[in-house]
Amino acid sequence: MVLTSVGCQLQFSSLLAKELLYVYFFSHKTMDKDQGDLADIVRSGAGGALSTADNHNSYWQFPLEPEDFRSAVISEPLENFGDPFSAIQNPLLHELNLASPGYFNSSNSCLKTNVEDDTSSISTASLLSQTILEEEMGRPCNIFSRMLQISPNLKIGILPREISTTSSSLRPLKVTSHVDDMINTTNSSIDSGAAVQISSPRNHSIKRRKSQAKKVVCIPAPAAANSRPSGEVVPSDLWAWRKYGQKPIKGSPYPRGYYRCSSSKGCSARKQVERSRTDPNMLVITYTSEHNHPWPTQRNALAGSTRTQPLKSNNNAAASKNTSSPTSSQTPKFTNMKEEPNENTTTCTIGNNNNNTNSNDNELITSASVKEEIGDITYQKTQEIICEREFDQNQQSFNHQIYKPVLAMESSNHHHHQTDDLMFADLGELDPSDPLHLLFTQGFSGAKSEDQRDHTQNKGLGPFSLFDWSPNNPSSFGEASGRGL
DNA sequence: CGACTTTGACCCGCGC
DNA sequence: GCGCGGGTCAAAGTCG
Ligand SMILES: [Zn+2]
Repeated sequence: MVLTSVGCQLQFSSLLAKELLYVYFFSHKTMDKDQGDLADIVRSGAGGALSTADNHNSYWQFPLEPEDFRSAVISEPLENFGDPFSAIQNPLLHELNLASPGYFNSSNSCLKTNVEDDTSSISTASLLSQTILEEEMGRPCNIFSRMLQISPNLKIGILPREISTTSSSLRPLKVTSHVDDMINTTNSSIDSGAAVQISSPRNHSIKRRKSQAKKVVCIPAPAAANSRPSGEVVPSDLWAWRKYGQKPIKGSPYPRGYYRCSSSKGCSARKQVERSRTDPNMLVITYTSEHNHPWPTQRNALAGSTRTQPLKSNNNAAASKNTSSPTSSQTPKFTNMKEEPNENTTTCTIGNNNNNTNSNDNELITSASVKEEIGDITYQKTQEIICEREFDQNQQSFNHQIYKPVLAMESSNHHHHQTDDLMFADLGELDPSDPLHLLFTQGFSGAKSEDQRDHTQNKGLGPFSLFDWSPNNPSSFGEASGRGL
């Protein structure tokens, strides 16, 4: 286990960024049958700036905090881990500066640490641990894990087998099925017994809708600054997403966009993007199901993203979200993750105080909060990280990790009311431009993500670079227009 | 032509 | 059983 993780880390290490955050994410499934909990880990790298790998220190890890998480995690049925779904875990990667490939490098320390600590407890939230776990489990489940394993350079080299396995095996619809009902849902009609039902077009497994395990990631809406003129914000992850619906949601002024993985038809991965009611600045991305396939090829990824907005001529019209273009443009400021209340959920929020820090490099402050709600329990962790390029060093704020009962969101919120609000006000848009910051983890299952990211600049980046927010991607999302139904 | 977005309708789960 | 709200489908339109 450890070894693997370590290996990965090492690889990443080169990339690394000071500010990597690992957030654990727990997703929980309330499925009837399967209760799955997922531990997700999110990484946010804040300072990508550090191009050098030197700084691994910057990152902090939640896992460090052992008890709470563990308890929480553990408290839940470990069973879940086994779930394929768990595989979904995705780390959020934040990259402050994509330019520098160093997201991961910090990982060495972190990961190891985590690993070690966690080792004892599976639940630990560290990615590694998960990864490891998964591996142990023998399941190809997590894409993410794969990712980890895959190093930019070594990707394949390291765990060729997993990758191959995964990819091949996953693709088949059936595979998905094992993932969970969730997945089946989507595909179900096709594969599973559902076939019969197929007759009805929409039978899908909607039933489970609610039950489905979901991962919620809150991302600070990108700073307006970064955002495009149109104000769109689109967090892009490596995956290619196709928007298949948008609806207004009652509680919030902002509409929710529904996206489906366009990379593979069989892929049941879906995501919902909406602005947080609480903070318009925050985007809440909910991932459902996991990808069955490896990362989309550039083409695929580009496919969606490439498009410029529909233009309807109006910029406003849409907010677009993109999905897949990996651009590493800037630095992600923060990331928040949340999970839905219904179920046990875990929320991780990472925020950075600076709106625009863009780049910055000089100081990046990132605060991350993780909120875990499990059953009754809710934990939040807030961490602040300050990265200074110059410094970077070890000191990094990791040490500062703090758990707070406070809502993560709040903390993150501070930052930008200003512009962002405005933007969102319109309808929330996801900023495409900002992409920088956002990221989350969805399951990046595809082990092969190499190319995609390429687009970004960093070819060197490992799979982690998954998240790219490229400003380029336009997708519209956000309109609150009420049309929904 | 292919891929994506938009958008109304349909379906489902849930609460009353 | 009904209505509400949410999630998905699929046709139409757009864009590269
Ligand atoms: Zn997919």
